[in-house]
Amino acid sequence: MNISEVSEATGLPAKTIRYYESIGLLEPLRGENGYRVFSDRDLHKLTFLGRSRALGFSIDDCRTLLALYADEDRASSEVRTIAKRHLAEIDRKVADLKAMHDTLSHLVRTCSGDDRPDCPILDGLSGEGTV
Amino acid sequence: MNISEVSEATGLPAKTIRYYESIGLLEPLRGENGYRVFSDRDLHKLTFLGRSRALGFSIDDCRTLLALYADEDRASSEVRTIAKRHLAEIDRKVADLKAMHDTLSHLVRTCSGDDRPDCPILDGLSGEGTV
DNA sequence: CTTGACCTTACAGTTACTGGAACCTTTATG
DNA sequence: CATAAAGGTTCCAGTAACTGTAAGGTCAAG
Repeated sequence: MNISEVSEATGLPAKTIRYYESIGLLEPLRGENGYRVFSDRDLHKLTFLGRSRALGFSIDDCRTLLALYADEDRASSEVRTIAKRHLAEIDRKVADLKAMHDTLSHLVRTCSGDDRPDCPILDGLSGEGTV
Repeated sequence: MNISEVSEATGLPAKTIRYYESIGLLEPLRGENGYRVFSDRDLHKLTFLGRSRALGFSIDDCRTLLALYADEDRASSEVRTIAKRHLAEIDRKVADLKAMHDTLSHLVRTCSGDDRPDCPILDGLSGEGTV
């Protein structure tokens, strides 16, 4: 398989696949012409990476998870620890975004949004009143 | 006021304040010694920036909002449009994170997390089964 | 007079790609 | 067979919004 087929199969842009190789996440063979030749194992790795990234794991976490995936003697607790840490981070982000949402939607609701200049949103941002 | 006082007053790191100047968000005067001298207006701007950034507005949005803030003839609808667009983005992010959360917490729940190697989390990431 | 706190600039690094230029190889077409 | 399009390669630069660090100037206290 060459890169465009793998890109198709995994949904990852070719550019991203090259990038993943450049940072050592996989090491596809090369054909005589210099083209990358992807094995099933490479494909599998890229699928794994695509899913992990879609769940928001960092590249660094992905690297660790891939290593654990390859390690037949791993303890599932290691994986679970990483996943739980990431889950906590997701929860924190959701909480942050919800706080932003609440403040901002309140401001948006109180702003008339017409052609007049008075604007509770700007007032809120400038530090006046209760935000 | 010099930079550490402003940093204290706004909660923004001095480094960030310098960065904001470097990208043209404010232009504090300079004393004879070359030190930045911040006016009340600078302080106000930085407060505005701090709050806008805390609500997740991009620097580019902040630039526009600052300009609207300074414009006495603005229409509040302009501000409201930016805020609503940002609100939609926040909603989208929350939805993404919630989807990640649900998938991942399901995987974490089904993983025993002991010293054995079998791990539903890795199975899920590798593409097996229903995730 | 020196020490330490505070200020300055400038450059590099962060995350995870993405865009683009310049160039080579393979494949399809007239 | 010539050529052009499609797909491959590398390398460099840019993105967002800072943050870290080095090297050095300034100021107040003892």
